[in-house]
Amino acid sequence: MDADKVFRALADPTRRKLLDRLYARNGQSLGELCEDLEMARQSATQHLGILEEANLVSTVRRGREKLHFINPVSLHDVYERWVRKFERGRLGLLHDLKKQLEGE
Amino acid sequence: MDADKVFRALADPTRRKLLDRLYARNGQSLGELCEDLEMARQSATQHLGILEEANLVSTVRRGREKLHFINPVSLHDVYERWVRKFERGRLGLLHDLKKQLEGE
DNA sequence: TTGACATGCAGGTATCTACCTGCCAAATTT
DNA sequence: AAATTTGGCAGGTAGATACCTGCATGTCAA
Repeated sequence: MDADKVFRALADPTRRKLLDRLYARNGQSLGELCEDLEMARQSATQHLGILEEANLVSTVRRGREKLHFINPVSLHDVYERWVRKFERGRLGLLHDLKKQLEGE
Repeated sequence: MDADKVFRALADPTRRKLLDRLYARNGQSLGELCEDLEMARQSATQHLGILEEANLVSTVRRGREKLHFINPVSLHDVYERWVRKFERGRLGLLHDLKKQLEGE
């Protein structure tokens, strides 16, 4: 897994919106995904390319269409490596912060 | 919570490194955090500013030093809004993908 | 086979980002 | 008080990023 690609891919609101829309209905074509994005098709293509590069989305061609599917593997890896770690230490970290804000 | 700020903050490898270093030892000063970052102090200041803007780091001044603490609240919010959602649907999403790769 | 439809490719531009250098202010130490 | 340490502020630059337009290719349907 390339954590950098995944984080960078998630850093853009349009791409997060695309993931949300795919979550709502998986397997949409490029045209469908573009519909209410308020940007040119080319821009959406670029965004989807970045999501694909990060392995957050996988595609399948069907005739002249390209169908997009969420690939949850990368996201799960990020969770394992990043979120769980901080989640485990969460209460301790909050304690450090609170203690310091109170003036030691 | 401003999801956009949080994701953008996490998108840079230097900033993720800073979070890791703070996780290893919470409450470090700017100087300490700079030590083996191989970049000018000013650059690190900027990165820490972005982490602070995103509420991923909180700071306390002590004399001429500025101490940095991980603030796990934003990260937890991102987890709730983004990771858990996809985590819940994970097996279903994988199924969609697999089915399609096999040709329906 | 011809026209309509879905997507790909090339390139161009304005803004954002991650660095830098140089100088300044405040707190501590001697 | 003078020197040192710690951090802040201003501004400048190269490259990345997020858009765009225009044209080409492949697929389906009439």
